[in-house]
Amino acid sequence: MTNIKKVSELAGVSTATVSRTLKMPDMVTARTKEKVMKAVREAGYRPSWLATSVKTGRTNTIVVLVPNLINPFFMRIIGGIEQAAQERGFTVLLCDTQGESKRESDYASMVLTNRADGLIQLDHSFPFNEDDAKLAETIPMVSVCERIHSDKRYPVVALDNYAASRALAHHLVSYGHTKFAVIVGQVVSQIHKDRLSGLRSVLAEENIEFDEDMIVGQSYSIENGIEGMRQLLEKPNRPSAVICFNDDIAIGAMHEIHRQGLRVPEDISVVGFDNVKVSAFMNPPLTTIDQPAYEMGRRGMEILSDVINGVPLTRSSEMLPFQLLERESSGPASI
Amino acid sequence: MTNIKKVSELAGVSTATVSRTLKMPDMVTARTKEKVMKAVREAGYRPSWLATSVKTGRTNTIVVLVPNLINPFFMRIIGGIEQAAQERGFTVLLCDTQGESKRESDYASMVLTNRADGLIQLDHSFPFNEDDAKLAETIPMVSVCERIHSDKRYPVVALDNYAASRALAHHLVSYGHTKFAVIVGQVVSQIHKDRLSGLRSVLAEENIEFDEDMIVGQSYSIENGIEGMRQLLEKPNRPSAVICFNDDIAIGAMHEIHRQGLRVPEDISVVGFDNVKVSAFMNPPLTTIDQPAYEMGRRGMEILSDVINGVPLTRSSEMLPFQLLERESSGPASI
DNA sequence: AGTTGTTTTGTTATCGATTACAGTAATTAC
DNA sequence: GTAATTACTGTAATCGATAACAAAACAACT
Repeated sequence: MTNIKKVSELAGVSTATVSRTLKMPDMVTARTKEKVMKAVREAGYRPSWLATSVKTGRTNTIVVLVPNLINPFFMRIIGGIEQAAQERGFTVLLCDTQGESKRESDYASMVLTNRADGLIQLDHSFPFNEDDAKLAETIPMVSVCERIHSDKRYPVVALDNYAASRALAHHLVSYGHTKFAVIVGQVVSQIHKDRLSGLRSVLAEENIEFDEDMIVGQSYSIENGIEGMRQLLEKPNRPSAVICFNDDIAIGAMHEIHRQGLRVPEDISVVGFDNVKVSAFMNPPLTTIDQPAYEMGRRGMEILSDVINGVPLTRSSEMLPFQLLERESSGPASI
Repeated sequence: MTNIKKVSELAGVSTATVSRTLKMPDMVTARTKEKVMKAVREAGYRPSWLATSVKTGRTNTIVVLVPNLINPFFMRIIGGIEQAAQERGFTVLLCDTQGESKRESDYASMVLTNRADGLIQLDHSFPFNEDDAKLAETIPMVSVCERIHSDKRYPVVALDNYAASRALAHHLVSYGHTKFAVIVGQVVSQIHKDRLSGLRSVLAEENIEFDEDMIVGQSYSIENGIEGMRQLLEKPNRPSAVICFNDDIAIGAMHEIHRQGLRVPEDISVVGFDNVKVSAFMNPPLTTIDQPAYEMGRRGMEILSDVINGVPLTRSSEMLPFQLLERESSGPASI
């Protein structure tokens, strides 16, 4: 290993001078700078990040807890996080939690073991219990994408799911739909509640009855979309419009509709959430809610950086705007 | 900060004893163990990963260079890497290179700055120049998914792209296709060469002429698939079968075919590579080559772990088996 | 009891940097 | 030319752990 001592001997100076040459070049004379840089080059020296971090107490690393690396929606958020992180000199440590709480608390504790300076979580599960809650108070932490149960207080960047859900509902109502169904994702979450109540509020305003039996599903996957659609099509009164709580579910739902020989949107309209890339290129292209994923990630990282640096927060929660993308998977009600 | 010294005072023992209690519990008496653990709990102490790593010289971290986080195929590989990493006590640091060589060498140098113990790259670009090449010799490194130009020698886990391409070609030939086209991805890569020569070898054996003009495209994206297909459909002699060098390209190609009022596979057969999840749920489902992505990641990590631990390698290159998935985007030639 | 051997614990050097403080050289002021 | 600053460099403490070595405690034996 080429360490700072070797370089200092090679250059004929003290280790302090080597460190200063590299970290505060203005403090050394041109002559010593030259000597040191030559020795650095010759030895192929690079300062140990570990040692530097131990001494300075900063890792310039943040941890991001991702429920699922394969979901392109999360990856777009992460794109925004990485961009902002890079601008601020942070490295991003991506942690796939697979939704397992053990993994989550394992990764979260990286902040406590001086492995990272802060934490961004993309789902909402940590902290889980009293112990974790106490930890969470001391950790710089930001939640992106999911609002947290009221009593915790760390910053949140999220979408107005209630309003987005209302927008989708209005869109479908304007096409004359009255027989609605919903295929949901993870049930125990604020997102779930907000979207359902958004839908309910519109239907109530429009005096459209909503059959609670028409809520199916349990996870954000294509398979869940298929299975959910299968259940819906077994019911006596077929829905004319299906709201899927993300695009993967919608893709699965459309696949099952086609498999059973029905057409989208002529027989059934399908809409989703997230606007993942591929949704625009489905057959037919999917009507969906575009979430400003990149921007959410960006803001989340900006806020976290402030928290880490002790900058006081102006507000603890930010709602970003969404956009309804009307494509061809939704159309006039047939019945 | 609660450090080991505070805990040692609280427990009335030396720091060495605290360290031993946590790392080699068999070396201390039940009584001191109890005392120490009580103090640890009271202080909420966790050993600093940084300090431990400085001292031991091991970070138990590996870096993975990913060209594109949004590509689900890479994410499947990473799933395999993470699984194997976890089993061996490694943490995975995912680095999105965006195909930029500066980012790549930045991230690669993390190994040199004691930030990680080894490196897995999913594309093939590092090392780029003489300097990097010298570095690369000293870094534990494995390449997954892309074979490297002959002269570098670090281990590789890859797919037999030549054979896979031949399998696709045979499949299409057996359907009576004679007018072939190809939409390629990144051009300067071994994958590119292997797949093209696989196709050419089959066509030569079958005495089918191949028009070099029918090779279009330049990147692994949906947009490239659309644009490539547009170009192909402008040509006087429309192809009856299009081989896309990944599923994203194929998705774009199918989209463009539909947009122009043609049908898949009745008018044009489309096949892809990778078997990303969504390809099975397209309309029609996509015929593609299933790469054992998860398994490739797994093996790559296993090999890297061996390299890091100084276990001698048995062989430097592994080819994993692929599988041709015949779905509905390919069918009999119409003309 | 005294000697020897085995556990267990404490002392202290170390990992590879950074930085407060001290010391020396260079510059300016009178 | 000497004193007072200023600018640079070196010495040594430090960050938070681990581990080689030394010391102490305990058990087993003659």
